[in-house]
Amino acid sequence: MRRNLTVYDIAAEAGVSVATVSRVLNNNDKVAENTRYKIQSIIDKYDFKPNEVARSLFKNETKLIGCILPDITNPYYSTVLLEAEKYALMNGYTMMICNTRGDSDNYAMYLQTLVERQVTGIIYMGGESVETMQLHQLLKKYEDRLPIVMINWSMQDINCFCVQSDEEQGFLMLLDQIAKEGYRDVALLAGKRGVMPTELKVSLYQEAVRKGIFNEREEYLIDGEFSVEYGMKAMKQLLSLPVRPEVVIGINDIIAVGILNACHMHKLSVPEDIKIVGFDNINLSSVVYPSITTIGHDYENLARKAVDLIIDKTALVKRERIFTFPMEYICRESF
Amino acid sequence: MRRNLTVYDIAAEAGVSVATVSRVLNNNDKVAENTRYKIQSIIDKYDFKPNEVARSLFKNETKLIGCILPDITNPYYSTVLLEAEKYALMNGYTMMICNTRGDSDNYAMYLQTLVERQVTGIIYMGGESVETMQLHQLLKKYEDRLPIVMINWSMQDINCFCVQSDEEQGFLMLLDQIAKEGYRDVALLAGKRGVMPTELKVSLYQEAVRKGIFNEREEYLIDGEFSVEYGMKAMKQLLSLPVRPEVVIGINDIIAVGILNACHMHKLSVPEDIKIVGFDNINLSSVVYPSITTIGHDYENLARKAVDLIIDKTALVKRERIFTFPMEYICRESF
DNA sequence: TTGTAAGCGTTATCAA
DNA sequence: TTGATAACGCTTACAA
Repeated sequence: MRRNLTVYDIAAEAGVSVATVSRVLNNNDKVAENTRYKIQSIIDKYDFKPNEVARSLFKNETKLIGCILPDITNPYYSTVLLEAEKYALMNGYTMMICNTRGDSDNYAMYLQTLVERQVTGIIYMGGESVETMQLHQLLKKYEDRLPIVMINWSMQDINCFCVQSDEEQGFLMLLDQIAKEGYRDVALLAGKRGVMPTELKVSLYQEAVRKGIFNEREEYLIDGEFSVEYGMKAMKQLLSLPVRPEVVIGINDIIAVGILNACHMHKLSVPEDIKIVGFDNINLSSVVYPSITTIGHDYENLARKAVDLIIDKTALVKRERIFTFPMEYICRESF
Repeated sequence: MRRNLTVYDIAAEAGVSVATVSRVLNNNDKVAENTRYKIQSIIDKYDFKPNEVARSLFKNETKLIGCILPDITNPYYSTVLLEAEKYALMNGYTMMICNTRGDSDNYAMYLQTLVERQVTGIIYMGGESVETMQLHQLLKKYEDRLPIVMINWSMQDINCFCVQSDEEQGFLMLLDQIAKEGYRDVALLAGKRGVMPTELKVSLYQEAVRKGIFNEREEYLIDGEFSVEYGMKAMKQLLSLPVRPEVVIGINDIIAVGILNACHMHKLSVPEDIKIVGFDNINLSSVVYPSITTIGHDYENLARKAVDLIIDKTALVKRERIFTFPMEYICRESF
């Protein structure tokens, strides 16, 4: 429980000044070879490591990245975080994590905390649609002060960085694959309405119906929330219809798993009796049987870009704010 | 992009000294009501927040908790982390996360980094059996200097805190439930041998066989690794046996999902044709169909205890090092 | 090549 | 009740 060593202790034992110790520590400045050797061996002897907090204070740079997200338990977020952390590590940065857990007050509170802790930048992943006034004000206040990167999220009127998947391209690719195989009775379980990603996909689906690519059946579009339970329930509803769909799209993989569960329950074989596709390519979709065909984010590049924007000190003064990455069709067993 | 405000700026504008500003900030010391008001209104005006790094340096206390774990994408770890973070937040602590991603060198490196960053304490969750010499040395070096809490993990010869589930009680409870229902042909897919949790469960299973509670069939104990793929493969092997087991135990839920997949593939109904149980109660086990009966950790209390040990400055000088929490039988559809 | 000293932004001690 | 000042542990001008 003894006090930590400091550069003063090392300097004293080596009979030099702290400045010289610091020079050895950062081996940038010129130090005589034998002085360096003497100091280095004392450093090694005690395995001395400089206090990063003091360093951060002096340099006004913590090499800390804060990450605000709804729930790390959700594989979509944990995959992004894993990739971000991997890349941050390579660059000497450490990640701090903040789970808002669906409480919209937490967003503002965490944002505040991270700024007070002088993080270099913040990765922000929204999930709920609720935006408090306070959050909005804080983002406005900080948007020019430190890099805030929203991944697959954006907010009206806020000029933060935005790193996103091209969900339009991704979803169109999915509809295309379905159309290409000649299916016309296609249902969409849309989850929670009113948030941007849902509305985008719903309108693309409706456009396909309007264009006559899919048959028009109002009962084939069901909304609710983003959960396995909802997927099961809505799927049961579809299965009780006089004309069953040939393909059911879960607007995300979580819902697709619910759809799959309902099929198992009704002893339907997938993909023989009915086909299922999802969206997001969370690891869950590859783990169930049959594995789910889906559209995948480029998790690695999304995360790397976000970290890059935080690390690169010149990013804030550049004009570019939005970075879009293509999505990928991942063919598995369910379609 | 302008410089952050400091207590000096506030003091200057209020015409007082920084000491008084600091007193208002921490409202402990006595400050005249009208001085306080004047200062507070300037603080409010700029929404001034003190620099936490400077605070940490002075107080020699960062209120940071580091968490080292194999892979946040694994729901077991993310659930613990979620609970820990929730409780840390309530106490003004922030979590840092370090994914070792199966690279045993990373454990030592992250441990080092966290200590340099002066975290208040470290939560450590191992996963691989590989322990480097270096890691062992570092743990020995730091075990008395700051609280290091291992959750469901321990290391020979290391005197860190150990917060654990009573896996013996949990697994016995599982075997009991199976025996109580009168099943005697019970298989165990054991995953990776050689690590403590596996060996414990295998020996409890073997003891049940020796006692004649379960029938002795060597082919019913298969080892491999902790993955869905292994679970499927091993289950297929079981299904090709002349006498199929009535119940198959996955040593964890991941493997149990693989077992379930193999059943779906073979068009077997669960639990009608064959029963499945898992272990850990990760969220995955409740999401598949049929949902998997399992033994659950007390995630909340494990995490809270770990955080408590870090927060409580007196814990290190106390003698108690091991804290055990009972596990829970969670009855679902697969058994 | 090395040392002295100032400064990073706080808080706490001591004196006024 | 308030202010001056040292201290936390480091780095970097600047001087020697």
